[in-house]
Amino acid sequence: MQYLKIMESINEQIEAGLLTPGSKFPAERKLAEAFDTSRITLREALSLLESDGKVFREDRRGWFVSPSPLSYNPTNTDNFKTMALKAGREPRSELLSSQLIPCPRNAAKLLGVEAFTKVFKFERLRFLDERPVAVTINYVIAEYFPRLEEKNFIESLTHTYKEDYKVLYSQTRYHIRTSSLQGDIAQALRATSGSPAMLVERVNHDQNGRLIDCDLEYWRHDAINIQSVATLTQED
Amino acid sequence: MQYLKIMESINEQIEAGLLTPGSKFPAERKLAEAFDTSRITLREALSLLESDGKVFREDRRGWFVSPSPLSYNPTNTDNFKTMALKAGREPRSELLSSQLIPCPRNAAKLLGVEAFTKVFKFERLRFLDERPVAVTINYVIAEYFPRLEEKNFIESLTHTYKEDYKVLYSQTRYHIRTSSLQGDIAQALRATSGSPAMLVERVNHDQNGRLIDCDLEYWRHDAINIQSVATLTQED
DNA sequence: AAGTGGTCTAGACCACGAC
DNA sequence: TCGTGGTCTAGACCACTTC
Repeated sequence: MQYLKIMESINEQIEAGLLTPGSKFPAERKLAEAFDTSRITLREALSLLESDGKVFREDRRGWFVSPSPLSYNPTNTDNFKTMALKAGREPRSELLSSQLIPCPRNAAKLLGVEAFTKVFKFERLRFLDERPVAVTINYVIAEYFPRLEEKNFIESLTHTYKEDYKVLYSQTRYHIRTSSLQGDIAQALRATSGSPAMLVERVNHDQNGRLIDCDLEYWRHDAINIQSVATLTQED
Repeated sequence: MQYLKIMESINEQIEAGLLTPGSKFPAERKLAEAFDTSRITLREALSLLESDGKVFREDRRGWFVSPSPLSYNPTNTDNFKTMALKAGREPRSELLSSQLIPCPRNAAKLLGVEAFTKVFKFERLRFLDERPVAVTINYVIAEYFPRLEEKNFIESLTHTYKEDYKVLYSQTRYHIRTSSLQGDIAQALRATSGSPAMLVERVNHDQNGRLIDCDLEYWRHDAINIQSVATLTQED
């Protein structure tokens, strides 16, 4: 169980502040030598620290110290930018794709619509302090938002809803589970295929109770933590 | 990238229902031979399926197909037993430890009390269909619940609160993040040290707004998914 | 007692990122 | 182009589970 000692040793250095968040580790071969072990054992140690959210990897780029996670409150309408700014982080978003398409099966299931319904699908890549942390995919029921494709919603969809359509989110059904990053999503996040992820699915209703959109958010699992306050319902 | 093909192949078999939830895989050496690969590569494939929550491991016992996760709603007061029964699962709980102690630092921080305050700490192991899925650690402010140690709260603390003390949960502050299993907790869950986990922290208030307890729940990450509905607060 | 998973070694080649 | 991480091989020993 060398790898446990290596883990602890690296962990101590992180917690002592010797390794700053976001900084890169030395090459695997050098670290392995420093700990007098094989590369495989070293990678085992780093992988466990990755599971724990203490370090992360960028595909073929190396290992880095994880910055502190962003607190995410699924029960408020703060958009990504607002959330990040409140936490003193630097947000940025990129539009990856945007199309008007017949609703794919998985989204149709969430939206409770038939498979032919037209939806806007758009994917955005979210950065925190220039680190890519999430890919968000939105499906918006097209008939409720004419000409949505002409708007500038890259930063905030909620803002466009409110200003241009007088629509406010009022209720959301959310669903959070662990998952893993694959294919294009992994690539966009500069992650290795199979990296652990947090998947947040939301289905949103407007102020009239109408179901208007849903979104799938794939987060690097160390970049987010869910935090909220709930008033409890007593059931008997 | 053999391991991707192996992953897909195993995945297909799971989704086709050829491998039933909870069933054990053949020995690693046999699987490796079947896929004409080395044990290390096979383990790589299984580890990624583990990250994704499709399979799980019991320490030195082998690999198993993950049963479907339990939906966990942090905004209702359903206890573990009720939650499980509603989902058609078979719950069981074991008391691991129970003591009256001065509040340890981490709990004191959550409870907002001084370090000397007396608390009941108790740890329970939760099973679903005889699979150990979570270790829950509760810290209860002792002065509010005299003789709590004499009660039978193994199944449900909420029930004891209500029946014996006329106390109801009314508000909870929750915090969910990925983590990893270590030491005793890993052992209790029959998991390897470093296995991925979901950590749910809750701080609970009673009907008078009084902070009464907190709990830390370490879940095998494939055994749980968070699901809830929220009425949104508009902030401007 | 046999078989299994956990851990580890000492290499290797390739494709990609960084320069 | 050079070094790096991603991937893979072909073993080995031990402690533990299972029979």
